Amino acid sequence: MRWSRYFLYTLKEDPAEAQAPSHKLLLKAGFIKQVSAGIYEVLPAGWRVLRKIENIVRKEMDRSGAQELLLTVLNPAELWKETGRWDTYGSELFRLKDRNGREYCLGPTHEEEITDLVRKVINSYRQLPVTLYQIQVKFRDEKRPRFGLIRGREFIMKDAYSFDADEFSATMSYENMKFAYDRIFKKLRLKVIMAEASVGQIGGTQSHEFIAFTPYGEAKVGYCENCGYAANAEIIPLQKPKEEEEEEKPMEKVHTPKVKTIEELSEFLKVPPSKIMKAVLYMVKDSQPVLVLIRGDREIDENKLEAVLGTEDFRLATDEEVQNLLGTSKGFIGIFNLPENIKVLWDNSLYGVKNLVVALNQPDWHYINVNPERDFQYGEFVDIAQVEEGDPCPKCGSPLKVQTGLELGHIFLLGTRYSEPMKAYFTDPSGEEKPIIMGCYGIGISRIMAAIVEQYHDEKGIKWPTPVAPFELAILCLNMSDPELTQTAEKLYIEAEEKGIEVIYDDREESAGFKFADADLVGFPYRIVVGKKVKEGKVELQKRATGERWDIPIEEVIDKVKEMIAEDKK
RNA sequence: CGGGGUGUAGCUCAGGUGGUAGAGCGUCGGCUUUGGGAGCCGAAGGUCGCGGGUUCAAGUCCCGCCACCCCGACCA
Repeated sequence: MRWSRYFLYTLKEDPAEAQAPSHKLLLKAGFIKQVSAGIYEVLPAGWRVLRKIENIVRKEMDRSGAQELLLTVLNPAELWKETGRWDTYGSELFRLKDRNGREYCLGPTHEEEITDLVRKVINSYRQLPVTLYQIQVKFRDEKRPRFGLIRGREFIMKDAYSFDADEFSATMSYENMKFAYDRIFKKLRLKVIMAEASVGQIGGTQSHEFIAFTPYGEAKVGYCENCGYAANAEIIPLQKPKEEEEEEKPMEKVHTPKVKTIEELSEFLKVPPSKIMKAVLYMVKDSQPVLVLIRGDREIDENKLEAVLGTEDFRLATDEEVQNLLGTSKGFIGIFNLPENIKVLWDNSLYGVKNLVVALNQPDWHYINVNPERDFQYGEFVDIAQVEEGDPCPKCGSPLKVQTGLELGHIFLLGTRYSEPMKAYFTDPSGEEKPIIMGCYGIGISRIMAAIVEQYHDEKGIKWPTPVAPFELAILCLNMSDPELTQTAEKLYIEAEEKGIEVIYDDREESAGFKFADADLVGFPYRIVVGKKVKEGKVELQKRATGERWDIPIEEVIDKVKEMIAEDKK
C-alpha cells in the first residue's frame, strides 16, 4: 500500500474529547472516527487490525470444535418475551417497531435467538454436543458509553453457545472454552487474568471473566500471588476479623458540631477511621429501610449488598427519609434509639472492634469508647465490604492484590436458564425428554483493540504487537525529490510485497520528521528508513517495540525483516 | 439516572463590561528545504450547537432544547 493513496489521516493534536490512552491514540492515529456517543466508524487501518483480531479468535474457536454461523441483528420481541428478558433487560435494549407495529430489538446478545434456532433443529442426544459461534455487531444502549471502543453502544463481539446433553458434558465444553480463551489472549499478546465471576443477569451456575489490567476498566479483580486464586472483587468473601484486645475505656458523649464525614470525625476526635462506625441508611423497594453498619475505613460493596438483600431494587435514603425515620441527618446515624421497623445489617468488619465511635441519632453528637456486649448487642452479621488490597485470600489467607481491569471475555455455564423456558428439549437414550444444558462465551472484539492499545503504547503512539498490526512494515522514503532514494524505496516496497510482507510505503511529499512521527504514532512494528545511508548501500531498520536500530545492506533488509516478523508471529 | 463541564474554521483553542469573527496547526498555489511533526510569500475556509427572547445592535445578556466529555451508580 502506498500511503499517498491510503485513507489514513492522523491528527497532530490530541483530540479534546478523549481521556483514555486507547481512545486518544485510536482517534489520533486515524483508526476510528466518532459518529455519536459510543458509536464509531472503523477506518481502513482500524479495520485491518479488527479483522486480524477476529481471525485469531476465529481460528481458535474453530480449533476448539466450535462452528461459525451468523445470527441476526434484528430480533423479534417474541423470543425475548419467552425468557422474560424483554421486560427485565430494561432500557439498555434498543427497541423498535416495523411498519406493521411488530416489536423488535437490536440484539445485545443472542441467547434467545440461538436457543430458538437449536430447538428447531435438535431433537436427539445424537446431535449433541455442539458449540456454535458468531462474530457480530451488537447493540446496547449503555447508560454511559465511554472511553472510545472500551464501552460503546455498538460494538463487535464474538459469542459462542454450547449445547450438551448432561452436566458432565457441559462442564467439558466449558473447560474446553477456557483453554481456547487462554490461547486466544496469548496470541493477541494480551496480559489477561482469568477470574471467578458472578453470573449476574445472564444467569447460570458458573462463570469466569478474562480481564486485562488497565486503569480504564470497569472490573476490580482480587488475586493471590501465593495460591493463584483470582476473582472479581464483588464475589470475594471477607470473614470477621479477630477480636481486638484492648482495654475498654469508659463510654462518653462528645459534642461534634457539624462534623459529618468519617474523615472529619477522625480528624476532630483524633481517632483512626477504623475505630468509627459508619452507618448508611438504604431504602429497599422504596419503602423498607435497611441500616447498614460498617467499619469507618471500609466501603460498602453494593453488589454484595444486592446479594444479601436479594434484590437490586434499593437505593440510598434521601435526607428527608433519614430525618423522618431516624430524627437525625446523614453523618449522625447510629445504633441507639432505632425505631422498631428498621432492619440492621452488620458488616463483618465491625466484629470485635473496641472503643468505637458511634453517632447518637441526634445531630452534632457522638459517643466515644463504645464497646460490644457492655454498651450494645451485635445484630445480624453479613459480608458487604469492598475488597481492598491486602485483604486475606479466601483460599490461603495470603494478602490479596487488587487491580482494576477491562473485561475482555466472559464465560457462563448457563444450565437450563434458557433451554427450559424456551423448551429446547432433546430425547435422551432412554427416550426421556430433557432440556439441553447450555453455556455461553463472549469476547469483546472491538474492545480488544482498545485493550491492546492500552497495554502497548508510549508517549509517541501505539506499538502494535506484530500479529495484530495494521501493517507489519513501513518503508519511509525521507526525500521524495531524490531519485536515488525513491528508486531504492520503490524497489524495497515491491520486494516486500512479493515476499508476502504486509507493507505500507510512505511515499508522501512530507518532511522526514513528519514521517517519523506518523510512523511512531500509527505504530507499525517495523520500519525501514531510506535516507542518507543509501549512498553506502545501506538502509536503517527500526523496531518500534524496543526502539532498536540496525544499518543493513539494501539487498538483505527485506529478508531480515521477514525473519523478524515470522519470529514475532510464532 | 444524579452531579460537574464543554459546544466559535478540518483540528486545538482565543474572543473583559453587547458594536461587521481571530490565532496556531492543517488545506490550496508558488519558491526553498529534506534523518525527528521545516521556512518564506500568497489564498481559500465560519447558519459562532439549535430555537426563541431582550436590544438600534447578540458569539457575548435571558429562557428553552440538543449534542458531546468527565465523576458516580450500572454494564462486555
